[in-house]
Amino acid sequence: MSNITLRDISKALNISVSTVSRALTDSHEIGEETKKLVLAYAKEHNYVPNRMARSLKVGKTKSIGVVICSIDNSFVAQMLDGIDQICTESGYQIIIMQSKESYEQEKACINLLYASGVDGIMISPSFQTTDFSHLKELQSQGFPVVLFDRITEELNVHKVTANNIQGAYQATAHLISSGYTKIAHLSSKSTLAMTHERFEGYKQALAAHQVSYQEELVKFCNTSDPQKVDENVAKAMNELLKLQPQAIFTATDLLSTKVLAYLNEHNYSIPEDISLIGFSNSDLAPILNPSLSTVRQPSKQIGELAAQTLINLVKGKDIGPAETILLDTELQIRKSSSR
Amino acid sequence: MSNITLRDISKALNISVSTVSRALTDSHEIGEETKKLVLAYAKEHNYVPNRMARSLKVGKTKSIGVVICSIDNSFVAQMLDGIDQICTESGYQIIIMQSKESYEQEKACINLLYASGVDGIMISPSFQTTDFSHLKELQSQGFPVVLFDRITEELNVHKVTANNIQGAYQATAHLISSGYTKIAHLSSKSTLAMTHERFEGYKQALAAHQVSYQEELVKFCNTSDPQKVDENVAKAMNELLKLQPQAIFTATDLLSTKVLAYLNEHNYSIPEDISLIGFSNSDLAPILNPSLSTVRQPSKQIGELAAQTLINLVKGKDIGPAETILLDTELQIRKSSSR
DNA sequence: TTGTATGCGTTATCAA
DNA sequence: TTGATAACGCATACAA
Repeated sequence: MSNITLRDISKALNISVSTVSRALTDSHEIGEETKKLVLAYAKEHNYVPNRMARSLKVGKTKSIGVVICSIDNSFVAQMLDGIDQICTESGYQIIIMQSKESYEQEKACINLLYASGVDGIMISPSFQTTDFSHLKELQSQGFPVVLFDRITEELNVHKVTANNIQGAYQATAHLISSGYTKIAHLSSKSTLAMTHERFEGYKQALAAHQVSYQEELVKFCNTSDPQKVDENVAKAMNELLKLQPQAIFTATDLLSTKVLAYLNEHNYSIPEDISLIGFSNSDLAPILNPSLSTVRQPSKQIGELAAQTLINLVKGKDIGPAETILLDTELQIRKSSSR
Repeated sequence: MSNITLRDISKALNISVSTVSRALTDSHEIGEETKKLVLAYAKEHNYVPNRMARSLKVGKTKSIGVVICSIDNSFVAQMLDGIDQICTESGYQIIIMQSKESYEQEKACINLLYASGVDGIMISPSFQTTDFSHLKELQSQGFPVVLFDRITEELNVHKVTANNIQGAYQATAHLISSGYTKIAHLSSKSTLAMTHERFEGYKQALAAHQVSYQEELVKFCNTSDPQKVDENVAKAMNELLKLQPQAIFTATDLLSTKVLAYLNEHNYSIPEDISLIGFSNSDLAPILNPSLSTVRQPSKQIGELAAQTLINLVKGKDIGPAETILLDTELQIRKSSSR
């Protein structure tokens, strides 16, 4: 409650407030004796600087905003874990806000974060977002912004994400090398680079192995509305299964488990009737039914690097022009894709 | 960046700062005309009040601290989702900090949150925590504190959690009614009420169905250290399996999936060789191998209620003496416990 | 090396 | 109804 202030210390020690302030910030223009005196008193009465006052004065809050689609998503949670670790180490507080895959809500988050004075913002945009002007505006003002996981060409800022083309290529190539040629691709509908790149990786793998690309085996499914996602997945799967693909490559965490559930419900044997591999970072992949072959992203590392980049930016370090950091994905073969 | 301030408005409109302030806070002592004028100008230049300045002045930050073991845990993430929803609606920002099941880190979180001026703290203590003096101190100062999910008798504050006795009873009774009598109980080691209550529910169900309680079928396993948790689970399971129990009731999310993984690895057929039921809130329970019977907690609701309670407390509403809200658990029978 | 004075943006108290 | 002024706690330019 009643925290002790600089004035309290200054009165008790009979020195001026500014001297106390200097002693506490370890200024060079301060006598050794007084410094010790102040430090001792401060520690004894466990003085903690008032964050609000300091922020108001300095114009920095030592806090950064993090916008993600949903906290209730193991992949996101893993990234947040990485972000939190770096920020805690650097003395930055994070304010996490969820867009819930809604463009409107995403804008609201940005506004709220900005208004509350965060020093920078890192964001993984919603699948709904096609217009990035709310972020462009920040960027044009020189406000520190970093994109992570979900990135877009639209913005010229620092970006950290997994190598989606590589991951999709690995998955598709693995299916091909297992003898499948009729491979479906199911992805989340969005204009984000992710969707396009994973599709690209899929196509590149097909081409590289002389497997003909069939447009009808590719579906982009709206996964933004949690109420309708099951319905949408069911619809896409229904259409896809009519074509009797030998294998499916699902391009997002959500789709991978949803599709697995769908196939189980409809009594498909995996991998006998149909093979499955998908992007997923769930720790439960090995104990799914069947154990799920996955493309795993370095989620925690994505969070760490993005956070470090943003903090450097916030601190005004010259880290050069905006660049995109691409991290390697890891293929984990399990039963769902084994012949 | 350069946000517009009250002074900017006052200058532009040639009225005093205090009038502008009053207009914006919709004070009763303000003329309709000027109010409209100010509001219009503020909206046009999208004025946003400086949170720091207001906080400094008012002594409240409109932010609350949330301490949890780890954000990378689906049950926790679901609770956070509920917390976030309520807080967003009420205009409160949350600052999430992770204890990582470490007592020391938990104390550090509390100190940091307190120092950063949060208006209240809600916490789900670590399994390591046995000494609650860091929280008692806050409480004794009249600082708003709410315990959620993991509670303790040691603190006389508002608490929100699931009905653990009920959940454990349901799970155990279900196993008994399926014909099992040799039922093991594996739980996380802690002095928190949760551990004791789930054990209690287990024993009550045994007693109510005239099944004799066997001490050696109960193990409390240290799950605090992520490095050693697999090792500890393996050790406990190894000892337990020697006794050839017919079924296992695991008392935490972590243990439920760890045990499932362990049994799969060691080629036990579930439920043929051994039945399994456990507390878990994973959405993937239905597609685990085999689908996992669970006691599901109303995670989101726990978060919502706890957040609402804390906000009421922070706002100074008289919500009466500290009480404990117990929410019903839900039994979900799946293959892992089916005869 | 230390002290004095000012201001960050807001709200609240007092006068007008 | 409005305006002038002080204060929240801190950091800093300037004076001593």
